[in-house]
Amino acid sequence: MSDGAEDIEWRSVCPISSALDLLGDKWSLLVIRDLISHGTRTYSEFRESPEHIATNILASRLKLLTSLGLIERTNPEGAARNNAYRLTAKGEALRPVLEELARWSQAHLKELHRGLVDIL
Amino acid sequence: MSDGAEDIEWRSVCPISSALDLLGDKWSLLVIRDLISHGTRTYSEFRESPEHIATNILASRLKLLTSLGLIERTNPEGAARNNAYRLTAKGEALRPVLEELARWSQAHLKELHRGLVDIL
DNA sequence: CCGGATCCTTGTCGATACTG
DNA sequence: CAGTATCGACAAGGATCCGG
Repeated sequence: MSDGAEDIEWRSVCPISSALDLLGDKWSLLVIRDLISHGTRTYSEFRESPEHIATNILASRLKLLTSLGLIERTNPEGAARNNAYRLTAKGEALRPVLEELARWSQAHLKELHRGLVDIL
Repeated sequence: MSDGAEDIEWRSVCPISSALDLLGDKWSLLVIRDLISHGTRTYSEFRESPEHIATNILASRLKLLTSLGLIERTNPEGAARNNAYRLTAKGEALRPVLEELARWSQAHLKELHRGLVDIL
């Protein structure tokens, strides 16, 4: 229960720590990534991503990211069925973070993880 | 047991997902942050950071980051007492990621988290 | 004292089954 | 197809203990 933005507990006033209070888990940024590379994405399209997120986690993250104002539904008034999500400006602004993260992986993770692929 | 780099499970070949497989938690990047802003840091100095990491989590992260080659002890052969940690080149390379993350927080998190402070 | 290790409780993750 | 409900496994967090 409670996947809203209201009851976030900030560990400190540090911007990095605060960003991690919101996005410091293994899934939130992958949802953002999918929206950056595809523009929009429906519930089942998220599930088809190669990391195979569990349905409860996906629902929980979509709810949280929506309440944070990072993503929104393309048709807010419409039915749930086939209703896609997309990034808001605030969510889109995370693009440089993901780009730097991908750049770092490609520069320093190849030896640890053979098969790592090039993107962006 | 097992805070080593050997048994990491990669969810996919995506660089972003792979980076999050290593660093996608609430604490690892804060350890990196402390080393970026202070150069070196001892065990108890890490504990004095405002987020107050628990000792078992700190020890576990230091072990993992060391085995990943992101950090190292300043005096590898010396005693544990007052032996500090510092970043390797691979860890230092994460600086742009943290900078972008801080930039994003300062641009988009002020309304959610009053008291957020400016750094970097 | 300092750098951890251990114990124990609580919370979150994640797989799967299920519902509107 | 878009989510919820349930339950077991595991990680986080706090307290305390131990070795040098």
